[in-house]
Amino acid sequence: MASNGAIPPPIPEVSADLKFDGGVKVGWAPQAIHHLPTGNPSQFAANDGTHSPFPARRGAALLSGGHASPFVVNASSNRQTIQNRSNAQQDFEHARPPAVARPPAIACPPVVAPAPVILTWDTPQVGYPVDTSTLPGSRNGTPTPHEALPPSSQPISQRPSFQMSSRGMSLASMMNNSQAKQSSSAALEGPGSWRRSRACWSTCTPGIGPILGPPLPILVLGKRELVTLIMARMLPEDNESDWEDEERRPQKDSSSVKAGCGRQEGNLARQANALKRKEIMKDLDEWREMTEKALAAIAAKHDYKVERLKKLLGSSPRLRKKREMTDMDALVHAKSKELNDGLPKGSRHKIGEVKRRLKADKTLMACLGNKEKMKVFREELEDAREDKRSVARISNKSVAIRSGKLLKRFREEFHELRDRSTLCGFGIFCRGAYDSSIQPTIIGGGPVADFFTKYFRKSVWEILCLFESFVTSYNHMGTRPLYKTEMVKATRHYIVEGLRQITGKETIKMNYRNFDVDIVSALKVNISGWPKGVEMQAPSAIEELDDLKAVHEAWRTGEAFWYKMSNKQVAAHEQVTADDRRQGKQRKERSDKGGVHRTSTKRKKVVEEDDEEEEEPRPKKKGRTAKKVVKQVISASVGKPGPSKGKEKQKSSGRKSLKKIAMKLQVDDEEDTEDLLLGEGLQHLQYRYFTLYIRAHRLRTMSSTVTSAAFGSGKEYPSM
DNA sequence: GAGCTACGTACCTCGCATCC
DNA sequence: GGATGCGAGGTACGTAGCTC
Repeated sequence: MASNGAIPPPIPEVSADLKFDGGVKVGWAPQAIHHLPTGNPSQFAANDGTHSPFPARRGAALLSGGHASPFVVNASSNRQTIQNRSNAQQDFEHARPPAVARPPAIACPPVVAPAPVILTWDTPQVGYPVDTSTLPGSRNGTPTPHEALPPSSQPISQRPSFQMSSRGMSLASMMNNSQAKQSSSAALEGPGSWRRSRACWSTCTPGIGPILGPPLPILVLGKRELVTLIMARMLPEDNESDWEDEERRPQKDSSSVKAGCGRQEGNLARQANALKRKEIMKDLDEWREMTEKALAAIAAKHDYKVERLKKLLGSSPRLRKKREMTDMDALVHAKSKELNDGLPKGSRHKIGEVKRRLKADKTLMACLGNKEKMKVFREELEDAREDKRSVARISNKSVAIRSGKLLKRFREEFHELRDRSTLCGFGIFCRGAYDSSIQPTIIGGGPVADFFTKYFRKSVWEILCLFESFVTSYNHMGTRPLYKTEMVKATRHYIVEGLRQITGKETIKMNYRNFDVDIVSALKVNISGWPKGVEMQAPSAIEELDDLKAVHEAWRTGEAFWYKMSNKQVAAHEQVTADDRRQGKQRKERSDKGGVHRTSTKRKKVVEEDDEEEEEPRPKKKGRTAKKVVKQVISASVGKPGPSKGKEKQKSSGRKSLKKIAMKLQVDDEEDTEDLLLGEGLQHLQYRYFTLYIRAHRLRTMSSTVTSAAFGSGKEYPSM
């Protein structure tokens, strides 16, 4: 089993009425191996000291031993309960990381019927049908806690070196030795190792496949451990008769031992491997035998043939090719069309009648052998199928249903692939509009949750909710005509962000006035697709609304974009702009030229993007600005600052108001709030859309920060 | 022999147009 | 803006024959 660090599927809840009912023994992964036996590993036995030929019981003994907190789950009942829910609900609930950390310890009463149980979760928590009354070491069905025995005195079947394969229900994976090794390795990590189980997200159907019989316990012994084991078993006794092959006899001379240590180790390793293979094959044979018996029992119970069960077990209808269209299908379709076309519902001929008429229709039946004619009939049926698929689906319901089906199929295909490979990945799907009823869905497998937790500090479901909020609000507001100020800001954002991305300089500023020199020549980047007929200038400087719309649309659609220039292009550009440079562009004369500074104290420098773009000086007297309007709105909504007590108090009150807004909206500071309020013109929007926009803004900020962090800026994403 | 595909009908839900 | 009727599209179920 792959050890991929995935967050496991949630632990199925155990309701009171499900406990101890035809139960399934469940245990937590035991601790790492501490001791190796000095006996023959093939004689690993139950804790009563007798050899047990049934690996399930050995494993079960371990599971029932009370190393951690065993509990019992009626998997079949639980599965039924689960499947009664809607698929989407299952998706949402089952893919959610488990809220309950660990099930409570429950004593194991006797379970009588070890009937095969269809298991639904591929995690080590879910165990296998166990008849505890037959468990070694159990008295009257009550397992004996083997903590009473010191580890060295415990039979190895109860030691942590035995671990049920957490992938036990998959035949293919059971046969896969490497996966079993990984599974066992994961088991060695202790109770937390289940985090590394091969968990899949969005398990709509929480089962991977039925298990027909107890799984094979995997002996967790590494090569080195086996070498140690063999050396411990053989070398001290130095039984001459054990070494039939003289070449393999260990050297007694100490110098020779040192010299031949490598060879000796190699020999021992080969022996260890051979021994291990032998053990594995033996266990596999045992498991196969038990599986055959279990299959026979199920076949008898359900009146199925064993071959049929094997097909069910090993095949996936999802991946099976669809049945090809037959000539008869095409003819039936043609006959039905001929008979029923135009007839109202209720008076159409049923399928039996259609087929009888078809059989009697010698003309149509004569077409069966004619490839050319049948091709026409087949095309007609294919067209009809296509029409059926592509018929206008205008209702939200039909779209939601179709989406659900497609996603379900996608999920099944993904899980099928996931089961058979190490494929990792995820997909997040949600509605794109408020009035849609499409269920949010996450499809994926692998360490997806860990990834989101590490880099976003959010669960996948929180990300999905954020994404849905973002998409719905974005789609809603994106269709709204923008005010000119909004369009200016959006266009400026496109341009500046594009420049920053292509240059990799986060603080670089756009310079329209000296674009050729400061941008093109200096940075070797240029803009392509700027609308013809519109002078390249700052968006805020574009006076004509149509021109501004053209620029905005060009950047929004990607028609306008930044590109890196080749040396050739730079040289050509230099050639063109050389004349301008020689002439020397005159800096625009400042409006305050010749004036006297009012104060010698340095003004607080405020860095704003607009500074670079502004060509005109600020008006001396500020009129009724949007900023003031917004502040008034805030004051009115949050609380009026009260009677005027001087400029400082008003300023302070304004800040407090913004702080309140910031706290309410959970924005980092009031500056952000102010910027958001001002820049986006959101004072005109409903509060609902405003909050959604805030969320979207935070998501954008977070994702861009994380992206830059991932690409080496070393910036930490903000905690949200 | 199970499952797929073809067809049908009955019933339900939803969207849209119309009316008040 | 709410109530109502109609049509479209969907599911569920049934029958029959063919495929794998």
